[in-house]
Amino acid sequence: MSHWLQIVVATPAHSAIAGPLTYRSAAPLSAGTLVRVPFGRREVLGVVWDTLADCGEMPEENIRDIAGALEGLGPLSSTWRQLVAFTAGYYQRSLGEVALAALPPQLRDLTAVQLARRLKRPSSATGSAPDTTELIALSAQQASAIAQFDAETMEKQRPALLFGATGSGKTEVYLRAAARVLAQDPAAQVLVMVPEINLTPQLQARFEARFAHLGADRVVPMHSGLTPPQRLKGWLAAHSGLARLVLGTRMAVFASMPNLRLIVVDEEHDPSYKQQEGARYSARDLAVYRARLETNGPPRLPLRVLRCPPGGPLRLRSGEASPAALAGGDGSPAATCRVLLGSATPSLESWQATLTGRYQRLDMDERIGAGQLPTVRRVDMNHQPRHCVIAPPLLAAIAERVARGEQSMIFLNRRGYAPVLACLDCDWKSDCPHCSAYRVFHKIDRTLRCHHCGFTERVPRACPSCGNVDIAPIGRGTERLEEHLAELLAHVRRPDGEPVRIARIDADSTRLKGALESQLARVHAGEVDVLVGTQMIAKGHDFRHITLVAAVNTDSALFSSDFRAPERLFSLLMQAAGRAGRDARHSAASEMWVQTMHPDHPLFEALKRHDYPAFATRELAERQAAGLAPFGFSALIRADARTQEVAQGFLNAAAQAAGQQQLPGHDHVTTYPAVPMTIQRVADVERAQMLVESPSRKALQGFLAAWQPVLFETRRQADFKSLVRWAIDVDPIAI
DNA sequence: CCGGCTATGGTG
DNA sequence: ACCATAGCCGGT
Repeated sequence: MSHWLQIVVATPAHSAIAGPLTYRSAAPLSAGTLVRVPFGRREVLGVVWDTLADCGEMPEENIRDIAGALEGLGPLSSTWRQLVAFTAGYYQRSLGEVALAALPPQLRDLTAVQLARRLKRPSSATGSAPDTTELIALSAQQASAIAQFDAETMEKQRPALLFGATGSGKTEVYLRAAARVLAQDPAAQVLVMVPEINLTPQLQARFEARFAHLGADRVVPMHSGLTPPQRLKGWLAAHSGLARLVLGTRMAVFASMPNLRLIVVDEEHDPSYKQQEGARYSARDLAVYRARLETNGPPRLPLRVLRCPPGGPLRLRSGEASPAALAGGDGSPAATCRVLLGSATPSLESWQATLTGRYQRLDMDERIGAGQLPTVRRVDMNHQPRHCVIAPPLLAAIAERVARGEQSMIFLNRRGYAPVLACLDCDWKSDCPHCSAYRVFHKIDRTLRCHHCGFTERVPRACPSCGNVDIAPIGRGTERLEEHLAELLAHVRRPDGEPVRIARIDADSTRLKGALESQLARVHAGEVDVLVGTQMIAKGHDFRHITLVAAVNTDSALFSSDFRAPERLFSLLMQAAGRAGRDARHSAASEMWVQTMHPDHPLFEALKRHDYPAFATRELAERQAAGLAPFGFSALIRADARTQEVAQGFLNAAAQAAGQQQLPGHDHVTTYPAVPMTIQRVADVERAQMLVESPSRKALQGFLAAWQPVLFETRRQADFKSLVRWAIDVDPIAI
């Protein structure tokens, strides 16, 4: 007796195989089973996507037998498969690529024996929930947020947005929400996502301490920083149901969790949730979509993959809906899975959803423990000495803090010593020979380093162009700021009479394993008076003794061509401000300083009042008038080639073909001419992009799906043979 | 005349 | 993606 199976394997996005392949099995296997199948001359991992009644039009002799199923592993759930299928369709990638990328890589090359050994379960210890001495008393706002969240769980199950100021205690709300879910059902599982790997250890420690009574290994991390065996172990624990909590970065949204009942997305506005290669998914949007799937099972429209012609697009029957737009309950399901997004500066997409009532909003505008948000001071750099880096009043304020034994944090989003090195005689600048960018001067090892392609050289003794020995750094990065501050504060003494201690935290100073941890520990232990750093220091860290935060150069983001730049700047400055005054004893006197040539800019007015809603109202009005997200929808098609001409020519030819063929949705979609990317050339590859816009998500989705095979065919034309690659970015976060 | 490189095609 | 095969250069 033969059983016909549709199986997905890891095929790339733009290959001839976009959907599942048909195989035969002697034994019946259910959908979701992990199998090994012969594929060409290789044997690869696959996932049974569907079972078939017959082998269809395909001649039976062309169908091969599966090599075997992975014994002891339960099948991947229907919601997992629906999530993967949705992701592949929405982000215009192949099903196999998304499905296999969502599994731990080690699963691909594990023998049956190795797998069996891994599946031996450790005995599970269970204890009682922690006493209520142990738990800190909730603030009134925390209690209210939890009560509102719980009340909605009984009925509508909309996604919730926890709008909580920095220091308002959002993490405690996540912990309580998770505790509630885990206590109600002994099998329930919770997924918690954070934007960066850096933030996982401290959060993991907190969750492990709170849920220690569940037994060992019930909280598992999931992110790309783990070794392959660690990743496999965590994945298996989540898949088997043994792990009750999965804590991870964006990739964790695909964790196999058979009893998922709550998804928390911390700092939901963070751009790190958008994957920037392969399938360019938004983990936040998929979290919202997944929660809905887990609650209601299949959405209103079934998400089944249609058979498609070779090279054809992967089409979903409900491909018109967005991940987040499909949220919203419509029944009284047996099991619910809520999603809880949290941020002090929500994405405008999520904020808009609370305004229309699609999301539930939970407000916490007060800091816990009577802490106050810092006073914001704008320094008008038009009225400061020319070329000064730190304005005299700011320097005086920092010196004052040092003398009082308090900490200051100076934020500059540019690493290295100086962004460019220039000849004082001729017009030589430290251009990268492989990129359209300057190489950054790193004084620490006397190198010029390209931050785009990595090309590194020793700093030349003299100008390579004219031989002049006077070459000088222009502008400043964190290295130079650190050096500069050391000079400016050389005369300042700490309360113990010792000189000031300055530290720098950025990607360069934390490259070595454990370096970030040890440097953060020094700050926490009070061994640092002034901390200089990039945005790495603005996020998440609970520094207790910082009373002054300063952003020294932020103006470039005010006038960026990227319409999301103000949103990112506002959120970064609010987060940075949130590092100050976290200890209530000092918070009344804590300050956030911003140096700017545009002190009256509305962004800074809103920042001064810590008024995100005012900022959002203004931004949303502008976006609506311009038809931008969240009111309009867009995608970018990127092309890389040896020449701009080929890259742009490919995009324009594909757009022209789309117009001639009257693709579905075309009348409601605007394609703009191809343009070079902001950084036009990286590692000797020329990069171009084309913006595609539509007021209708449905029209855009339909158009992109139909356009895929056209792009595929265009690439095969003789003119575009030298094209390196192309890719579609749906809902891009930077334009 | 073999080896190594790149381009092209197929995988059920 | 991976693998295989075919087609073009260089040492010999």
